[in-house]
Amino acid sequence: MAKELAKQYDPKNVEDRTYQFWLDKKYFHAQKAEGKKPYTIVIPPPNITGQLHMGHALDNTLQDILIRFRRMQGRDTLWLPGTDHASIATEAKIVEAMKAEGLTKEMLGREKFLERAWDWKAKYGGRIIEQLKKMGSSCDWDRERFTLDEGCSKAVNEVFVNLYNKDLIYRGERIINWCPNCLTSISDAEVEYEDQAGHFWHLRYKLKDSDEYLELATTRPETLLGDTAVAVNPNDERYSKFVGKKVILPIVGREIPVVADDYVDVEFGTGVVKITPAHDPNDFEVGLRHNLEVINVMTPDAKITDDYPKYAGMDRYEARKAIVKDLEAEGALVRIEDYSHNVGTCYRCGTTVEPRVSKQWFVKMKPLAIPAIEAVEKGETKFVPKRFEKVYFHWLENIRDWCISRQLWWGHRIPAWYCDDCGHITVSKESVCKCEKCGSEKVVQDPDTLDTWFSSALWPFSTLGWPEKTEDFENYYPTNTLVTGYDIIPFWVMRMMFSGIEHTGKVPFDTVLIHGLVRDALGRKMSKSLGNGIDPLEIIDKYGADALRFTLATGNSPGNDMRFSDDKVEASRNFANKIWNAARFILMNLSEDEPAPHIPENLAIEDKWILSVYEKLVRDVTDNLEKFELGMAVAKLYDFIWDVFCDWYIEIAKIRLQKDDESKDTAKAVLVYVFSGALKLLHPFMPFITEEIWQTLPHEGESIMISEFPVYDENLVFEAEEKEMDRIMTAIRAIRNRRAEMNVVASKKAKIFVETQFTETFEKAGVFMQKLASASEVEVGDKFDIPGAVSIITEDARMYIPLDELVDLKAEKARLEKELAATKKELDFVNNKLNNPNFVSKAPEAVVAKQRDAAAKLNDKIKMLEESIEKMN
RNA sequence: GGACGUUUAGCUCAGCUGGUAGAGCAUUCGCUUGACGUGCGAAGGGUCAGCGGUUCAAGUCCGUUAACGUCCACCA
Repeated sequence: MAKELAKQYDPKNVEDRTYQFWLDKKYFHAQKAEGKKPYTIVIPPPNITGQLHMGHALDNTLQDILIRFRRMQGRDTLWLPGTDHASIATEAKIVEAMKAEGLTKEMLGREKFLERAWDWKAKYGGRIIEQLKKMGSSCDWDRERFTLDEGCSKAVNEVFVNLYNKDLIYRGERIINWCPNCLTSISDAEVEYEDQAGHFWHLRYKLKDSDEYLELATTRPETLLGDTAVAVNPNDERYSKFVGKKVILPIVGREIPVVADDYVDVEFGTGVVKITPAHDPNDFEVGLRHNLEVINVMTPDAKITDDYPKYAGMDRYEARKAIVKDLEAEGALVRIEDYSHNVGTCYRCGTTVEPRVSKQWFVKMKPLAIPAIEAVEKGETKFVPKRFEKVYFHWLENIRDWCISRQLWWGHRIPAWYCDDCGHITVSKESVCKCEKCGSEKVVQDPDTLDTWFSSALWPFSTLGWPEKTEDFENYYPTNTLVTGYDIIPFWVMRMMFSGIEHTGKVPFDTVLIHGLVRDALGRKMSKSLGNGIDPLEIIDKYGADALRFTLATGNSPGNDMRFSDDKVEASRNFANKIWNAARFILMNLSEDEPAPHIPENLAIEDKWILSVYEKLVRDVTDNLEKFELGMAVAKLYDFIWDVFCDWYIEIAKIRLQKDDESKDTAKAVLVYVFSGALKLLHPFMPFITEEIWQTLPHEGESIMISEFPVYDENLVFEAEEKEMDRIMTAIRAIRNRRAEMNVVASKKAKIFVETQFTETFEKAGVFMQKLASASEVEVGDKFDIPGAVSIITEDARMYIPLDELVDLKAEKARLEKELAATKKELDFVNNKLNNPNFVSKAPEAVVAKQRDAAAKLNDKIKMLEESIEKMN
């Protein structure tokens, strides 16, 4: 015996040690080499705020599978890792932590605050990285990046200035989404809409110099303070006479015009709309068209401004109550109706967003969106599955300018300086101390920072050294595959696409592999508030990283959500254990000086069979991986290793392993060859256990992870032997089935007589039947007459087992008759097809031939069954 | 209001380019078979959501309906 393994696989003994071994050997490090085609993935950088959740675990498992596969195929493989500074999320966390100390941002000041932020990054950014390592991720840690590091910041400035010079970035006063809690603007994509129960307040505004009123409804009466018009549809005859007149704004008493605008829907409500340009995006548009005044009535934290002393300082909901009360007192409130409407909330903190007019920086999107759409239309970048291209197109086709400035401190500061003297804006990559226009030194940098996604958008090239023409950039850009969840297409994928095209002239990746969400066992989204999140590290601790990876890679198709449950991981853990024990068995039979994996001479039928099935597995798994069908690949590996290799080949191999002749060496060699090949195929999915076992088995090279991925070889396919083994296995299954039905224990051996036209095959099968079908001995012949025996009939053979004392002849006959009827029915079905002239003439020849073959076999079986029944009479 | 997804065995899900349905778990029966009881052998269980169409042939393609889910959308 060469080496001995423990009875059960213990991941804890293996994982950390193996990972350290890989690190020490620098296998993860990408290195340009002659003749090696690069394969690159940049990691979706996790936020430094949180810790690894199941979504990350899935995302990174998929990436590691692809990376390890390509690395074994001999590609120069780069998986570039890193983290994201996550400006708004991180800043919120830090502010929250400061609150406990009684501190605010302002008390601390910008510089001190940023020191804290960097401390945070050092602490939590590192934690994420450690978690990725626990998963077995083979990232090139020497190239680890951070969105706020020097290189990425340089790229950000470069891009900002370029876009500004091309007029694709501008500063303007627009209505934007404002989060009154985070105290910053957010982009359209960062607003989440949800249905909320609310009310419709029907109000009436009195016409000036008249007794008439215009009735209208609003969901937000407090915004009335900022009303600067009332609008009706120009084609609405009911109101045409009022257009151009004035109404008196209740409470406030301001005179505001009645304007005509297409925006108003005649059918909806009364057909009259109050216009508050400062607090509603549509109203803002209407205001622009009619030159209306924009009156901001709220402070940044959504309280009424001092301009309205009666309500000043009240938050928007308090003010709403007070104003409704006053409206009622004034007789302006007609009625209140229940109403459910869509409310925008901040995707970070959930606070209701307040549309607000404010001066912000924007990226002009239309010119950038067009080439990004075209690139996908032309197939330069493909989505897997393809249906997500629709989501992508839909976003880009309806895109509005991107608000990129944030009133935050943690992030890339906007590289724009304002001149106190002439008001000119100097935009520059370098720090500015003089106005480029008037030369004044009284310049102040914009205090705001950029949207986190602005730097993420550059991630595929900023991390490779762009804008410098570095070797890495030349070598690894464009990258190959981007792996991410569908929820992040509008935030990230889309923005990387147009950024890559605009700044590098190339799409950033050729394939976007989209996966779904990991849900809990009940199908609910895992969330902090529900407390149903499952920590990947706990799962790894309990079942091992390989089991977790296997679970995440299996049993779901790309783009669909999956449910996660311990049951599934347990099944995966069992699979790992199965592999472990197969290895244990093989090792038991090996001697100290076993040769490296090779295909021996003098192959037996079972050797050719397993080699052939294995070879097809190589072909299929490779094909599946190339096509990103990871779930299918892993399912095939599972079936092969468990059901084919372990349950059949190993069992059959035992026959020769117990002998002491050269056939034993053949069996050992084939076991080692096929098993280590299967381990290689499985390695991308279960890296730890495959490495551990591979190291123990005879092998060449120093690690499975840099060994060559098996390549399909047609010469190792043995169709004839596969067919023979099929006949044998079918016969064995039929015998086992029959014995089980009769409750004959396996330990009770009995002779088997086989009548068959495949004499040679079944003569070879004798030893297999002894091992696997409880045969004491097997006799193959033309004709047997064994009275009182059980007969078992397959398409290829009739077998008799003399189990006299156990056989109930009457029942036996009934059983055979039942089987005959079933077989006849099957034959009818096939014959129906064959008798259909349309089928014979129109179906492909191969399909017809298959049916003819089936019919012939069924006829053989029927004949045998009938004979057997006849004999019993 | 649009768009997309899901609907297959008791449960969770596979099923690529159309050729009488598969896995894991669960259930039932049997097993100290010298790798593994985290195991071995065997069994039961499905009109592939409904309807219509294309086709020699449909879980698989087309249309439609329903239920559930997701995303998008300025109806105040």
